[in-house]
Amino acid sequence: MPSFRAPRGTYDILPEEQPYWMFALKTAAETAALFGYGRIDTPMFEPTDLFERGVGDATDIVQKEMYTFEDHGGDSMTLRPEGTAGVCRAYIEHGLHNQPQPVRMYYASNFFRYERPQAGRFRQFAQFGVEAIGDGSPNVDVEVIELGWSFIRALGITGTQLRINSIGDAECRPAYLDALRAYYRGHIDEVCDDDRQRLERAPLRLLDCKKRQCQAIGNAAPKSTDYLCEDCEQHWASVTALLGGLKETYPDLDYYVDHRLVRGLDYYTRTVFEIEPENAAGQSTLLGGGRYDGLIEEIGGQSTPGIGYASGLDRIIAEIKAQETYEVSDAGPDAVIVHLGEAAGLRASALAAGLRAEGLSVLTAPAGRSMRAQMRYSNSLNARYALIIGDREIESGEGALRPLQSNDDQVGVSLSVEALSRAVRGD
RNA sequence: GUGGGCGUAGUGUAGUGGUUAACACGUCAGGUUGUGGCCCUGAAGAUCGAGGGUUCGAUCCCCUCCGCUCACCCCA
Repeated sequence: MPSFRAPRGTYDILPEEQPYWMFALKTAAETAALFGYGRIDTPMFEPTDLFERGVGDATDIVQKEMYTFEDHGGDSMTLRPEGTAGVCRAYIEHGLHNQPQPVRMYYASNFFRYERPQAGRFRQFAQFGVEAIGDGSPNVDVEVIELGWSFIRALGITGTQLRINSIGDAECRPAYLDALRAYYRGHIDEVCDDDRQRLERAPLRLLDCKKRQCQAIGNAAPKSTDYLCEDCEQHWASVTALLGGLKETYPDLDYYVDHRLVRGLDYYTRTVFEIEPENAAGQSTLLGGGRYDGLIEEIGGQSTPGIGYASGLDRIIAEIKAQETYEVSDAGPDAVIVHLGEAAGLRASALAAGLRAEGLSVLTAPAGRSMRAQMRYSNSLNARYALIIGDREIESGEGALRPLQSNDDQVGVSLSVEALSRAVRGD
């Protein structure tokens, strides 16, 4: 066994895997652009307080999952566990409230959480997320959901389901939490130990407990949507109405109101949603998000509404592979130059440089190997042509250009960049 | 943090309480004179995850640790 391995929960993305990532990233950027979202990059680490206040002290993320360290100046820093807090910090710091609202931004990068890895979960993971900050209207909620849905579709992934809920805001949530606690106290003997612990601290969490005995209790629990205040109620009604309008474009967009959908971050208000494969189990959420109207104020800005989502690229790529929505090209270089002897080696190197400068993908076969070995090498790279140069070709000035993808005969081509470029291009 | 499964060449696997641990793919080299794909031959490549124990002797049995993996918690 090698003495060093990638740290637990991390992995290498080897060259052969990269096409999937490039496809996902390209699709993300294109979809974002379609909706007018501009890319933002924020630091990989931020002051620890930003996450403690933004994400919430009581969340699992803050309590046990952060990569926190003290830097040499004695400040506590944390590798970002999610993207929204950093983007909101940037929004405040750069006075983006002076731009036309809402400000639409997206990011695609790595995040870090110290958790036990399992299928679809890593310590370093990648997310493509979007944030629309500065407009509290339900139209933006639906815009963000549509963006998420169309991203998934643009990747070719089908068979997904949108689940959505409203968890109210600072005004109406306290009453709902009271009702929830009261309800669960009445069933305290029927729920699991974990849930008893959570009752006072994080009552919302009880709802999504997956243990069987808790499921039935959760199903009959008070619904947050029954406790919404006037404003939240109106907002929620508009969101569902607007969602219905998306069906013209996406006939399979059947949103499902899940009263037990809550989310693990404290900053969410009103709309929360998730997209996951229909027949999914375990860590399969492809995309999740919601509104966070109190977050900016919480971290020191003016009261500003916002909404966004994050999609897990590691999971999305796994789904792309599972559904085989993307075929990786096996195309090799345009040509490999097979060269025998020192003079030919010099010529090969110079010609390869010239052809690359012309935009052709050309490499030289490993020096010092037999011709047969170099031909095998060219073939194994799936090159279109082998260009053979030995003493005879140096002397005659004509190299042998041999097609490797067909049984056509090789042809003599003058050893000049112009002639070779033309021949390889097929003109 | 808790529980289950698994740890043999780069990868995927086989195997046995006892001399040189096997096969496939991959890599490299050959199959006469400068030409790939198929085929054939050969070579390199594994302290059988680590440490301890049982035994005359362990890769194989036992214990501990480490790692991978799946699940729980939670989330992307």
